[in-house]
Amino acid sequence: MAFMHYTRDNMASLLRSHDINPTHQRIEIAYALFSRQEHLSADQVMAIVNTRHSETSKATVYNTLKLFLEKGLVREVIVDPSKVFYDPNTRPHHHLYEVDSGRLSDIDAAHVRISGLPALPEGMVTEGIDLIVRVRRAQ
Amino acid sequence: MAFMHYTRDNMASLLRSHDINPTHQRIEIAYALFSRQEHLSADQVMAIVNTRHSETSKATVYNTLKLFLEKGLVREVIVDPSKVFYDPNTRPHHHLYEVDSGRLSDIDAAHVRISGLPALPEGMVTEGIDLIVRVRRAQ
DNA sequence: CCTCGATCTGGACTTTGTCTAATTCCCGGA
DNA sequence: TCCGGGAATTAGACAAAGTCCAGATCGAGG
Ligand SMILES: [Mn+2]
Ligand SMILES: [Mn+2]
Ligand SMILES: [Zn+2]
Ligand SMILES: [Zn+2]
Repeated sequence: MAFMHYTRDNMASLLRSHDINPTHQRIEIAYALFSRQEHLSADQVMAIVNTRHSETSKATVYNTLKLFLEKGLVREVIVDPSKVFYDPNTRPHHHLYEVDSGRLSDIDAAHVRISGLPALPEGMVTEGIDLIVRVRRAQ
Repeated sequence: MAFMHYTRDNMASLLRSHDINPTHQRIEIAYALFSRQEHLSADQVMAIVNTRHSETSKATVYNTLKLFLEKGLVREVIVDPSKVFYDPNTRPHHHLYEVDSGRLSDIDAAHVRISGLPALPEGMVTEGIDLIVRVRRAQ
């Protein structure tokens, strides 16, 4: 389910389509992520959602992001040792990480080919392959 | 500089060869990492170094690991959102991460080929490419 | 043995994330 | 419209990883 425009109304549909009961807080959090299409930390989500006046507690932000993750609505990006980023883009893709600024951007997986990986240990199954290109300003 | 056997004596040489003044604490921390050839968190390093009797403070463990990192003696592996792992293997390699157990093992980069990555943004230079294969027990 | 810069240390502090018990919300039925 | 009750939210205490600092200690070289 992808939208031209992200509205709070179609956030409700999006949540329902992922088997998530749409509440005010969940709609606001989903809207923060999907309308921006950016990688956001829990803190950033909380700041965005509570700009006008405080509406959503820290516990709810964390609980909701975890729920979204379990339901496959967002994915986690682990690239900064101090915080997790949440990613509204769940299509197969990789990441470019600018170490100095902390900026994180997507690399479409369509053209990237990874070959020569060894066979997995017996009884193990791949959950995902994360490729992170760490870059910094030259010199 | 690679050794057949890891002794505290050749840890001192190793440190000097990386422009690090070898002290008791630094030798113990290097020995913990290199004699095991495992990926260890700061907590694990501290526990190993302080088994017999408390010898090294938390501040020194963190400072020393950061120093080793800056001097290129070890590398960081960011794979678990709650802690950083330090890796005595600085040759090009990737990682296999067992999500359930937290076990982390090396994948030699020699046979792995990654192609089709887009050009870097202007004025940026690659610091490294991290490839993490996340696996879990089937079913 | 001294000296003195380098190193180490305890402990306070910060940040990220978790947990819990109490409250609030809200949907469906009467 | 009015409940009842399960689902969701909340404040705030708590935990764990990591940082920081001022004072104590170390040890190489003279
Ligand atoms: Mn966060
Ligand atoms: Mn650690
Ligand atoms: Zn992404
Ligand atoms: Zn490794």
